[in-house]
Parts: sequence; structure tokens; C-alpha cells
Amino acid sequence: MPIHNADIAAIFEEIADLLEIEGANPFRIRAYRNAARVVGEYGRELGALLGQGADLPKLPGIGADLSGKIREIVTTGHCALLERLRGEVPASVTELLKIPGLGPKKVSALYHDLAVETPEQLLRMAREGRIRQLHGFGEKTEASILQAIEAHGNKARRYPLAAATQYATALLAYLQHVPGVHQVTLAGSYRRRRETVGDLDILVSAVSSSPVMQRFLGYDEVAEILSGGTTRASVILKSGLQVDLRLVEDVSYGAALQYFTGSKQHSIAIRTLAQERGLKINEYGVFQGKTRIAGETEESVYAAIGLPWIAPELREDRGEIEAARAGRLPHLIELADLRGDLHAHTLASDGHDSLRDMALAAQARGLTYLAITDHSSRLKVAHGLDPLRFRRQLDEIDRLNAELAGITLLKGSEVEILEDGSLDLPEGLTDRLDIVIGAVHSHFGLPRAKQTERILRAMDHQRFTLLAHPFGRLINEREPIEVDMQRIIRAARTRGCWLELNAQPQRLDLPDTWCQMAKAEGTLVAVNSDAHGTAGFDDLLFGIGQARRGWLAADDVVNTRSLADLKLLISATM
DNA sequence: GCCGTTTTCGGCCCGACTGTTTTCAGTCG
Repeated sequence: MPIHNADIAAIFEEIADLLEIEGANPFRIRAYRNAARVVGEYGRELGALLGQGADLPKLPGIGADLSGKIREIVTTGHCALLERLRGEVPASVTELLKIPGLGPKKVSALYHDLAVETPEQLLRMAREGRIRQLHGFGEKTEASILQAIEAHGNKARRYPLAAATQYATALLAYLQHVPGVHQVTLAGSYRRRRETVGDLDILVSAVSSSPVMQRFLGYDEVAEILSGGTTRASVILKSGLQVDLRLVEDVSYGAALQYFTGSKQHSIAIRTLAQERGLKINEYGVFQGKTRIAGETEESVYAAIGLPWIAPELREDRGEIEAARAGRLPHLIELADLRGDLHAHTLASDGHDSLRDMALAAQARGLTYLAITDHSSRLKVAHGLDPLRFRRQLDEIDRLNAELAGITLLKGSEVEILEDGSLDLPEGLTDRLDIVIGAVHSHFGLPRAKQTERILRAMDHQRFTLLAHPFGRLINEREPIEVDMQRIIRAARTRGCWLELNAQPQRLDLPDTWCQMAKAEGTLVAVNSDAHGTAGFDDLLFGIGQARRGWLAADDVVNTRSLADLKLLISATM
């Protein structure tokens, strides 16, 4: 069985967990965690590279030892260090680390003094009142462990960005109206536009007399208060979403925003850079000795260490700091750069609104063209168009285009890619189409090689324009299909077709790191709403967030082109 | 375990809050 990067990352994570429980050197543990992250995010399969006899690329934070372990894992399928550690501490003990409030020291004490190996055993010990007898533990710790394990049933899930947005917007408005509040910003992974958020991080500045902390704790959506100090507080909302609030003075707002936006890895890298310059960065500012030299704005914080401001979406320690140093930060795409949308549905298949309403809604959002791409006939569940209904739709588009000014409808189809890679194109009507979107909606479980060949074959079709939602994943619901995306991205470049970044918040597919690869390979991406109703165009904002996380500039996105340029691009490959 | 335009050894980001203590360790972000 081939070893994927995710497998290597999982092994390094488990090693880090076990080392932590053993009380190993924290920096050694960090090295394993860093390696897990770097390998997990790396765009090319290390196993495949080594299998082809290629050298392991130089990855940041991975030196001789970890390289050797990667080789060992790829060639033998396991790792001697991990086997040894598992012999010393049962692997199930690492599960205990996931319980809030339990870190390596406490887990180690529970294992060594009470022989606790599983959450179930821990629960029993807590109920018997034996936890409180351990040194360093007390009644409150025992009670919070009990509660945490019982709550573990509805386990800490991550919320899709769109869902979190609803809670965030309401809370933001509430806080902005508290007396004495100056600034309120949603920071954290929300500001970085990650596809899911684990919690909301809110930064506030206010006059010292402001009751903002009490008001936050008293917000009527609060179900539970986890902690509440004078400058920091954490609550859980009735929805289950955790919210952390941090209060700072205006003079520190930029430094606090930088710190509270993260990512953690990015912040560590920034602080290390500062250290090399004899500076110290904390959430109150940038300090030279005891003198604050920056911190009111984020720009001032970055400037103090010789960097331009870095967009939040890039702050993942994936090369943005090096790019900033070299003056090579991308000029990231913005919503206003989009001139059209190449994927939308109407009442004719599974949409909710008419052709005319969709056209007007797109126009109202500043778009100048919209491809109507209802489903092809084989997708019965979505009421795919048969040739008769298809012909009627094409005629109606002609009539609307003659009538409407300022928006042009393109004739398209979201065509089923069948199991063998052939396309479910409408008989006798293909020549009337401006655009053909190929999509996988069936046989998600094909083995990697077959799935890849299926898509490559579909893309070989002369009329193929665009691969819809390339991984077919649904966030928190359906895993991505097994496919060699690097090969597909390269084939698309050669073939002159494009990959979609589907903006539906539950899809956001192509994901960020693959957008980065598409850009590197010179393959164009289309940021499409896949709107099934007029409100669906609002999702473009989520797509843009993901595109920015993938380092995409307007030039990397095909639907920032004018309609004339777009048509030239399409005809060049047919 | 990684890393180096002062370094191949000696560093490795920084602070708030809680609970168990009685000055601080552990956890978290």
C-alpha cells in the first residue's frame, strides 16, 4: 500500500504525543509536530518521489534525522521509534491529551500513578473520587475532567466558516454597542478565512471603564463560561461554538491583532525574526528593551521587522515570510476582480430561480457574464436536462441575451463524467454550448489510478472547458475522492482547460494548497458560485477567501477576464 | 530535533488564566 504524506504526518504526530507524555525535550517534540505539519501540507507525495528514486526535497525544519525517518516510513511502512514508544506508553493514552484541561504532565501522572489508559478508565476514576487524591490535582480538576469527558460525546467539531459567520456577525454587532468600546475585530482562523473554524477569536479595544468583559460574559447566547479575567475570557455559546475574547488598549491593537490572528506557526516565525533583530514582540507591541517601538497597527508591527504587511489569508507559515522578505508577496485577488461566474443552476434542473432572475442577480453583484450550467440528463436526482428541455433553455438564453443589457448569459452544461471518463453531453446540441463543465457525481470510491484516468480522459474531450469541484468533498460530510491531483493539474495546463474553485462553503474545492500548486504549474482556476438560487452568488466571497489562501492573484483566475478574452481562451483550446 | 552573514553548541515566542498552592506549575492560545 502506498504511503501518503498524511500517513507520515500521523506517525510524527503520534510520536510527538508520546514524547510529550514521556516528558521529552519540548523542542524535540516541537520538531516532530512541525515536521507533521510540513509533510502534511506538502503538495507532492513524498512516497511517490522516493519511489521514483528522486531525492527528498529540502523541507523547512526537516533535517537529516527526520529525513531518515521519512525514508524509513516510506520503504518499510513503519517507524522503529514509534514502535518503541508504543511499547513504553500505550497508544490509547494519547487520546487523553485531547480532553480539554489535560496536558502531557497531567496525563503522565494519571497513567503512572493510576494506570489510566483510556477515557473510559479516567471517567471511572473520576466518579470514584480518586483523581483528587493525586498530587497536583484537586476537586475542581476532577469535576472538570468529568464534565469534559461527558461532553466529549458531542465532540469538539470545527464549524464551517459560513456557519460560524452567522454567530460571529450577531456577536460582533452586540459588542460594538457596548459603551466605551472602540474597535472590535474577528481574528483567528475566521480572519484567515480557513474553511472551518474551531472557535471565534474576538479582539476588542475599549476605555478602561467599559463594561465590555461583563457584557460579553452576559451575552444571552452564552451557555457556559470557561474563564473570565480582566483582559481575556472564554465562553461556549448555546450552539456549542467557543468564543475567546481579548481586551487590549488602542496603542496595542495592531500587535494584538497580529498575535490573535495567527496562525500560531506564523506568529512564532514572526517573533523569532524579531528576536534576531534584538526586538521582542508580544500582544502589546514591538519592544526594544522596554521601549515600545510599534504596535498600534499591524503594518507597524511588520514594518518593525522589515516586512510589508502580510494578508491574513497567507499567514500559515507556508513561505509567506520568505516571500515578504524578497518582495514577492502576491497581489491577492479580491471579490471585485471577478467579472463573471461560470457555474450556476436554474429551475430547469435543481436550482430555485428562473434564468432571468439569476441573470439579474448576477448583474446586481457587478458581474458582466454568467454561464448557465444546469445538470446533464444522466443526473436524474438533480432533474438533469433532456435534449428537448435543453433546446428550450438555449433558445430562451438567446432571447434574454437580446433583451438584457450589461450582462451576457453563456450557454453551458454541468456534464456528468461517467465511470469510464466519457461525457454525458447533450446529443445534437454540443455545438451550441459556450462552455462545458465536467463533474464527478458518482462512483466516488474508485481506486486512485482509475479515478485519475477517468478524469484525465474526460479532460481530453475537445469541448471540455472546466473541471467542477475537483475533489468532490463535502466539508465534515464527505471525504475527497482518491485522485492524483498533481497529474490532473498538469494535464489541465497542457490541455488548456481549467480547474474550478467551487465557492459553496461546504465545498471550497479546489482547496487552498492545491490552488497554490495550480498557480505554480500555470493552470488557471475559475472561482465559481455554483449558485442554485439568486442568494447563491453571496458564496463567491467564501471562494475568494479560499483563493487568497491559495495565493491566487486576479491573473490566476480565469473569470477575472473580460468576456472577449474569456471567449478567446475557450476557442484557443477547442 | 533543527539551525547558523557574529554560532557546529546552545539556543529554541510569549503571556493570561486556573487550580493548587502559599509562589508556581500546567494548560491554552
